[in-house]
Amino acid sequence: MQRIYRLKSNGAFHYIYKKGERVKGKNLVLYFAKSNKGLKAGFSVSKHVGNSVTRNRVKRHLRENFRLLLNDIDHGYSFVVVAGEKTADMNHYQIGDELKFVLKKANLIK
RNA sequence: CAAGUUAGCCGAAUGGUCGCUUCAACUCGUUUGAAGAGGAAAGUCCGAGCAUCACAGGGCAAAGGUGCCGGGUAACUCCCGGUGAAGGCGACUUCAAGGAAAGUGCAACAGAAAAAAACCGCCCGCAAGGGUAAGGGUGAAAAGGCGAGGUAAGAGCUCACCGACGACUUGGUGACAAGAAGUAGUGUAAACCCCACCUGAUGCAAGAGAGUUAAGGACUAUGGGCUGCCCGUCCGUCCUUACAAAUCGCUUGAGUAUACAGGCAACUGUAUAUCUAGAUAGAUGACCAUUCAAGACAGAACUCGGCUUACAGACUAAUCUUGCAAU
RNA sequence: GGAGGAAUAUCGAAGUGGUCAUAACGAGGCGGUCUUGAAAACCGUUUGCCUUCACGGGCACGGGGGUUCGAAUCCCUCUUCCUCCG
Repeated sequence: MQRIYRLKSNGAFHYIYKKGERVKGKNLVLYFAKSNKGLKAGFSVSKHVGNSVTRNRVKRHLRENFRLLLNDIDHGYSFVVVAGEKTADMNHYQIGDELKFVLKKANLIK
């Protein structure tokens, strides 16, 4: 996933948490809000998920899955994906299915 | 062969497709090529570099740290080699290991008594009183131990043997060891302390950019500094916000590898070769195939040297140790 | 990434080398007085884990070592939690 698609500042995260809408999945929570700068996405994995190795692995799975879906997603929005504790034990495909489910529920995917 | 001891080393491998970060190249394309986490990257427990703080400059103090000896190192509370003590049959391991005769404090309960001790006992004496640490329960600890002499009763009071300290002599750079005149009121300094040595503060969220900037607020010369006082020196000072989440600091360094030389070793010197992550919501992933012993602990964030803690397993070395068997 | 602090009954907290921590004190639980009933007030009692029929005994101050005759307290180390620095 290239750099232009990344959500960067702490302020942007807080804006989406406060103003955006929320969709819950089993282990993921998706926040999204309308964006005028094109598609941006951020991933949040808290300390409760595990140590730094586990957290990095979960983030990589999320980024890779998001990249594969990039062409099907509505580019008018910013996203924040928050991982739940059980994502530590999930493999690549399980996380991918979960991400698709959440995006469909939000009606932002073709 | 079994059980150990010490030291070192590695910590999945190979290929394919898609993708990420940095750098280089040109035909500038969303091409091609190269490189891309650790032994602990961790804890942040020490020591430095580097940066800023008014030239962070001198003296005295306070506070903190270290504590057998010699060496190594940029430096260290680290490392190496010794000494002593404790543990182990042994190879070997562990140790904040100076001073209690500079002074002060503490030693609960029990006990006559917890430091220069007479309650009971023993002895002298009519008694008053005196002598006495052999015996007595307690306690973590009771005034060196045991035997003989000696005595009114006793006692290192004397003697032999053993233990502690030890002027001096010898050996050693030294800690110390061996011998030894002689000495005799316990423990505690990770209690205060004494002695010797060391330490300015803050940390890359430092700081540069960055200024005689702009705006707002507070305190004022009887003022103000990143411990206190004195001296010296300097200045109005402090806080918040904006330019300003850009860019730099940011990786060539006490660097890495090999060889030779010196040294018991830690380590040092010389020569040659080599460049090996630099991100900034934070780069190593996903899928497929093959192999084996079926993959532990775990993710760089300014950089080094240590310490400590976590760790599946694999391998190597030793004229190493113990036991058994054989020769 | 860096700097600092805390951990003691169910909860909040005192204790900073010594008579079992009387785990003080407060809140809570249980029982009683009062009331038609309750609240409040007052009085008493209980307070972790293991073992025992019981009496009683042992272990416990976040975990593990060390110093000391003796540690919640002093020293080292690990764990968890909290705060601050843009």
